[in-house]
Amino acid sequence: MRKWEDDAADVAPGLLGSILTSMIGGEHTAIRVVEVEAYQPDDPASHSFGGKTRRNASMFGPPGRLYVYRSYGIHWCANVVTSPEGVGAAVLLRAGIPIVGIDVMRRRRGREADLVNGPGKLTQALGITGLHDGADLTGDLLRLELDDRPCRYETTRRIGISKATSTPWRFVAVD
DNA sequence: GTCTAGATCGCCT
DNA sequence: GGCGATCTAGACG
Repeated sequence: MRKWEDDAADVAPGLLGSILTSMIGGEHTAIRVVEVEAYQPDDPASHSFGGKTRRNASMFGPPGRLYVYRSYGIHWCANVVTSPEGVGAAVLLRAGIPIVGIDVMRRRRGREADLVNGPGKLTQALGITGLHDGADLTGDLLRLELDDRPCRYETTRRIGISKATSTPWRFVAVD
């Protein structure tokens, strides 16, 4: 098991290829993570920039937990907290490949395709909502299994933000 | 108390 | 490829 406490930009590529399992609602679903973005404490695009608040509290550790927030009033976005307590760093889970419970994901998503190819879609397919903010990722409800084998990936600029757009902290797995 | 921007998605042309 | 939907935290008065 890799350490959580490292730099988010350092940990992020290590999350590629890992398996995220959800037992939310008593239904078993799992995906392979193929796209992530790192957000750092000193990063203007990060929610933790400017200090701890009620919304981003779970982003300030302890590590190995989930930070969930609502985006554009409609979608949920899930992050893996990577920082020790008191520090705000996390890795946004942007996309994955369905592994287990594809029929469940289709039902939750209300469509056949495009099940987990975006942050909001990922949370919907796995049943993740604001209720799971702060959830332990080594627990029974949610579990993130890291893949020991190194994964080939590309590094690009982040998407959908208006600040620090040139920082190359988006990581996409390549086959 | 009121205002505003936002780490997006899905439908429309 | 463009645009409207829809809600919450944070900033300001």
